[in-house]
Amino acid sequence: MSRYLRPPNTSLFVRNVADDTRSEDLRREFGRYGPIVDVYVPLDFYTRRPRGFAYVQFEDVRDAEDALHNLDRKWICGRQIEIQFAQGDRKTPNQMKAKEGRNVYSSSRYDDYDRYRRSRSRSYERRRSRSRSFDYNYRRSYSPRNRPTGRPRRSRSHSDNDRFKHRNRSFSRSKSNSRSRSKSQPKKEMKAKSRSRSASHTKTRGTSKTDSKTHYKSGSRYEKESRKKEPARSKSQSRSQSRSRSKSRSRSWTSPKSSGH
DNA sequence: GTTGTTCTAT
Repeated sequence: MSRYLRPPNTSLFVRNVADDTRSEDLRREFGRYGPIVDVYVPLDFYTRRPRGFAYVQFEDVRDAEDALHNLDRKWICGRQIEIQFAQGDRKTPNQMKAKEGRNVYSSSRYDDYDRYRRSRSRSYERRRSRSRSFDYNYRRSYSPRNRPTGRPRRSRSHSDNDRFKHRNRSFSRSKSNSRSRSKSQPKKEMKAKSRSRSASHTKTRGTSKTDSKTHYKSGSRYEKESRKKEPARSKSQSRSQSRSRSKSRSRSWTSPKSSGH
């Protein structure tokens, strides 16, 4: 029920967009009528070329209206754009798949597309400031077909030097690790401490943060209670404790010397 | 841990 309550449609569907119209152009043009949340120019999934339309999402529906009335049938980049309110939500890949039919995906060279997509899905975000406007210029010339299967280009002259460095580092780390492990064994003490702390730690779960941001996909999928508790913390705590311990100990080592003098 | 194939036109 409440799921079908949609936020007012602040997205404009812009048709007949020239191929060389970029999202910045649209943003500039539409931004004159109000703050823009997002500009998205769907590309052909395989050729990565513009498909001839775009979406501009405003913060305020009135701005969207304004822009629609003012920019409709305007000429941008040599073409007369046509604007209307966006009708539906964006389709998920699955929806597109169902719509297009599977034959596209089983087509010869797109065979490993699925693998590529899966491996890709992590590298999108991590924009420094993803405040409002996503800027997906992240890959200027991006062509999924040219990508080697599976592995992205990380084969940057795997010289022996590199390998040696890596090996060396790993070695040194393992060394230090073994050393630190042989010394720190504060098990009982730590455990008791952590437990007492966890007891005092009230669970902040009922914080219903009602942001003005439209969350129209309720996170029922992510309702899984992540039961993170002692292990992670105890680990980190143990590490920090061990470090501080070693420090204090080292001080206590040097202490008699300096004090005695 | 919050999407980047949205409704086109050849």
